[in-house]
Amino acid sequence: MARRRDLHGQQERLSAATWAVLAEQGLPGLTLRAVAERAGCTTGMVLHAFADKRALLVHAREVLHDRTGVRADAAASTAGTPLDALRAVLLQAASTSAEKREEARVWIGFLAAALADPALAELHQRYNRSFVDRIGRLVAAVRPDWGRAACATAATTLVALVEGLNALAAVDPDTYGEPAQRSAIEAALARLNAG
Amino acid sequence: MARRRDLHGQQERLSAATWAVLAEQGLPGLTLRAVAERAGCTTGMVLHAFADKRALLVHAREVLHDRTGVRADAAASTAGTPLDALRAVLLQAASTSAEKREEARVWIGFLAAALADPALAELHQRYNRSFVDRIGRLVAAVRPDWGRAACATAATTLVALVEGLNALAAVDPDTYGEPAQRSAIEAALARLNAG
DNA sequence: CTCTTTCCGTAACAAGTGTTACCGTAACGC
DNA sequence: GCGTTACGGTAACACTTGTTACGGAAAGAG
Repeated sequence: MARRRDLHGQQERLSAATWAVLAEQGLPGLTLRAVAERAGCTTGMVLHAFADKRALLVHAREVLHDRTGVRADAAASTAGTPLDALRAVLLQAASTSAEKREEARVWIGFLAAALADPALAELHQRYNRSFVDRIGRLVAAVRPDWGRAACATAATTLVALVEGLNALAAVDPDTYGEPAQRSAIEAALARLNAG
Repeated sequence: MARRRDLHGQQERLSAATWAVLAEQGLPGLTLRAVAERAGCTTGMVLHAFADKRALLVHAREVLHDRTGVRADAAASTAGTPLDALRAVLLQAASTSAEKREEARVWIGFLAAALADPALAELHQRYNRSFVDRIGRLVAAVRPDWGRAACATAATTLVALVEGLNALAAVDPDTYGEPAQRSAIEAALARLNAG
C-alpha cells in the first residue's frame, strides 16, 4: 500500500469546479481542461476521479440536487405557518441574489446538456419531480381542504413559475430582479390563499 | 454577370436546419457540418451565406423571434374578448404539442448559448422584453382599471410561467403535458380576472 | 458558341476536444 | 531506512471543430 487519496473529496471539488466553469463560460466552455484548471489540477487527475466527462457531469448534477435539497429543508424548517414554509422554499429556489443567479446559469447549462444526454435527462426528470412533490406537500399543508389533483396542479404551476423566473433572470437580471420575482411569487401565493 | 443566387432564401433554409439540429442533437451537436448536412449542402456553402458560426446563430435566433411574433399576432387577432386574446397568445407560446415541445428545445438551446455569447444574450433580452410588453398590453386590455406597474408585474409573472412550463415540458413531457400547462395558465388567468 | 463572372463544393489548415498510456514520484508498511 | 504501490502529472493519441484558400462548374452577356 501507498498513499491513499480522498476520492469523494476530489469528486466534490471537481463538481464545484464544474459549476464554476458552467456559470462563467457556459456550456460550450465546459471542457475537461477548463474544469481541471479551475480545480487546480490536470485533466489526467480529473479522469482518474471520473471515468469520463459524462460521469463528471452526472456527479456534478447529483451534488447540485443534494445541495438544493438541504437548502430547501432548512428554509422549510425555519418557517412558522405552512404558508410561510411554502413561501420560504419558493423564494429560496428563486434567483433573488447574484449568487443564486449564477446558480440559475448552472441550472440552465445542465438543462441544455440534458437535452442531448439521456442520463442527465433522467436525472433532471427525477429531481424535478421530487421538487414538485415537495411543493405539493407544502401546498397540501396550506390547503388541507383541497384534493390531491388540485394540490398537484398548484404545485406544477408554482414550480414552473420559479423555473421560468430563474431562466429569465439568468439572461435579463434587470427586468427580472429581486422585487419582480418576489411579487410574482407573492401573487401566486395570494391566489393559493384565497381560491 | 453570371448566375445569381437567392441569398435570403439560403439563409432562411440554413436557419431552419439550425433549428432542426438544435432540437434533435442539442447544443453540443450544433456544428456547422451537422447544419450543412441537414440543409443538404456543404460547410463551404454555409460559410458563404454567413460570415461565421455566430452570424448563423444570430440569424436563426432572429428568424425564430419573427416567426413566434407573427404566430402571436395571429392568435391575438382571432380572439373575441381581451381575455380570450391573452389566453390565446399564452397558449400559443406554451408547448402543448410535440411540435411546440421541439420548439421549446430549440429555445433552451438558444438560451444556453446566450449565456456564453453576449450578442445572443442581447437578442434574448430584447426579444423577451418585447414579449413581456405584448403580454402587458393584453393584460391592460383585460384590466383597464389596473395601473401600469400592476400590469407589468402580471405580465412578467405570466411570461415566467409560460417560459417555465416550456423548460419543464421540454425535458419531462409526461409531468408537464398539455392539460397541466393549460390548467396552469387558466389558473393564472383566473387570478387576473378576479383580483 | 464563347467568354466572363459569380457561385459553391473540395480539401486542407490550425486549434482544441475527450481520452489513453506511460512514467516519475510521493507516501505508507515493514 | 528501504522497497513497494498507488497516485497523478506529461504528453501523446485520434478525432472533431471552425475557418480558409483554391479550383471547377454553371449561367448569363455578347
